[in-house]
Amino acid sequence: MAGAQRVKLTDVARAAGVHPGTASRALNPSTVSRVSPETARRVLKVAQRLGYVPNTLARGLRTSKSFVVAMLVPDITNALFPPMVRGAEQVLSAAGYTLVLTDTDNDSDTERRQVEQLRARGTDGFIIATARWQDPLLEEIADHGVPAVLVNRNIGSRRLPYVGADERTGIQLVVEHLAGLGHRAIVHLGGPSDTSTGRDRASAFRQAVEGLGLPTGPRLVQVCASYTEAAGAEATTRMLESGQDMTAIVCANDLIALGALSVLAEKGIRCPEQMSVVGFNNMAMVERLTPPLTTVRLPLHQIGELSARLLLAEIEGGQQNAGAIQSLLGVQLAVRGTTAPPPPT
Amino acid sequence: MAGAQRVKLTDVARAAGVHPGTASRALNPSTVSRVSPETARRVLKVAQRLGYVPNTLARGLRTSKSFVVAMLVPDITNALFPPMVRGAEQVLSAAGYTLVLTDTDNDSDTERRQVEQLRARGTDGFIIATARWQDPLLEEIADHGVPAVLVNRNIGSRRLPYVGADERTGIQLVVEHLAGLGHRAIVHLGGPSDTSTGRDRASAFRQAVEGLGLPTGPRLVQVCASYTEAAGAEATTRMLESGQDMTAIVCANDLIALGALSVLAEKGIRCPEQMSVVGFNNMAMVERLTPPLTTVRLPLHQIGELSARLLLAEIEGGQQNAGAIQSLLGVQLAVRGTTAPPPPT
DNA sequence: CACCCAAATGCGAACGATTGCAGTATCCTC
DNA sequence: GAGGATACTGCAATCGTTCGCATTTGGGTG
Repeated sequence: MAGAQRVKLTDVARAAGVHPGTASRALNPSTVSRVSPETARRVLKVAQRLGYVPNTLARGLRTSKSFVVAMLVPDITNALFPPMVRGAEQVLSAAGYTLVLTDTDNDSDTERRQVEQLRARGTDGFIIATARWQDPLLEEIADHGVPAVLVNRNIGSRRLPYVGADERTGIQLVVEHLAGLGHRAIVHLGGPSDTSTGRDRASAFRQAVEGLGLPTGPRLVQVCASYTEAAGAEATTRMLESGQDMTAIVCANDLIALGALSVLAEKGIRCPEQMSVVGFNNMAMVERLTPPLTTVRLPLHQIGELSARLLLAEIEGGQQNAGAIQSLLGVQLAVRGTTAPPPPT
Repeated sequence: MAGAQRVKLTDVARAAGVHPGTASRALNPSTVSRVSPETARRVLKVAQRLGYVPNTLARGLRTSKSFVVAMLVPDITNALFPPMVRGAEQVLSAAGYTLVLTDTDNDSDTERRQVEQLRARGTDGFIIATARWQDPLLEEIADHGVPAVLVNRNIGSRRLPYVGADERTGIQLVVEHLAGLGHRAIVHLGGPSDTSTGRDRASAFRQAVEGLGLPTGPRLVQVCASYTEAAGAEATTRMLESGQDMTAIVCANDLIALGALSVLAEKGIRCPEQMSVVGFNNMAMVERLTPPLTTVRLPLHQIGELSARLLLAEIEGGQQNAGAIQSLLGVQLAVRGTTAPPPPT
């Protein structure tokens, strides 16, 4: 068993010659004013000396607050998430909260079970990076008024606060960059349509293309089944075989771009001379590829931080998510080696 | 507040017409034998119907078990850790445990504070990836008999169970590979000497070089201040300026290798034609660099899994860490593009 | 039929903190 | 000096479970 026997509140109280209730008040910053300064000092000193650490379980049981926040990610192995996790953790731990990480393995049953478990544990709130466009679990959470903030992916109903990147502008920047290089036949490998990011990026892409007066058509977008290299490769093959005219590929994320690059390499199509490719997310290491990947940099750390801050406000302020704030942080285009003017015709 | 009012044990008991104590026994697999099958069935059914979820806090308070395991990592952003975290999480969540992730930001004060917090929360055990060679915090943990397993990095005193990779063999394989290509002047960029991995790899390197009868000398190893690209670059510069004769660099990890590669590129030394470079860890994406990095593949996921299993055994079996098992998992050499025969003299 | 044993269940005290309420000093004011 | 306001502190209930112990019930045995 952990730690022989820990010193508890009654021990401190006895040693300080006061009632446990008084000791509790003395130790609690928000109630210390209800106890004489002299007593407070004495209790504090004794507590220090005995190395008293309050039992969070007992406290939580009484106050129905656990100072635990859970973060749900589909796959922590995906380089997109660690920076967000880190950002959130820093804010939370500074505020005295503990972060529970849950890897749902992209499986909604697992996810539901985990959330159940966590709620039983009295988790104070959730940061959710696994949202699907329509997600019954999240609707329940919204119904129950459980404090929760979405990151990275949003839900269709917009019923929960959301922190993400300004994706539309990101895509806009990408398309403008390509158009500026002289490209006119630009296509898009879209993310899964059950994710907000997949939908938003595809819609932003269409809008940007139209806005710039570039040629459009039904085959301009191929949707990938998932945000993976394999799905990207598969979609690239489909796109090439469709006969669609193109000199530049805008990918919904970096992994898809990697898939595209490998198919191009296989078919002997040189990048960027014959075909430009752009990613999204600026995953770790993509700047060290040959050629380095042109992509869109997302403020992942900041997204994590902000989501944690919003969640804390919701938990502590107690205001319901009536206002369901949607916040979009700015992105940057990182122009590197996979984009160049189109080949002369 | 979360979830209007949850249904509790007394509600179930009342609805089933039994005493809360009986209901508790009926719901608990290990005590269900102490209740009549008929009652058990009825209680179970009612619980199901009402959607009863036991309050883990209250249970934990009574049983002094929380079903929480914490994992300490120095920096979740480092691609080395997510696979371990994932492996551990899968095992733990299958066993009904929740994983708390703590990013210590490589700071031992933060670490101590976090561990304090977690212990107050009744955390059942720790998986620790942040060990330093001498680490007072870990000695305390060992003293108190808190269930804990070290991963990735070990401590000098060997007082806690450890799960890691067979690093010595890894280094041995690397040196043999290089020697097989014809290299004789092989040097090492070592990891920080306050980490077990830094020490082990350096010592294994010396042993391998001597074992193969290659030339040795005092300047054969340059120690890096940290496992970062910057420190690797710095050590590479030192090594080059020392005038040490060399045709191959064995790096203590991939990040250090990246640093070495960038310095070589800067100085116009071509890799692998003029200088071979080997990394360690097989970080994500290093196989896509140009040239792809030769490195040692660690079974990270397995390490995470095994550490979780050992920890669970310790928690549930209750056997003290007297035996402090040290387990080393096999590694593989991944020969890729950064190693080649030495230039002809 | 008396007796006893075992199985099943009820009872209530923990676990370690927080908190509304009540009680007791202390001090001020007229 | 009496009355009352005020500042501290003690008391005990409470959070939702678990578990040792007492009690009841039913059935088997001599």
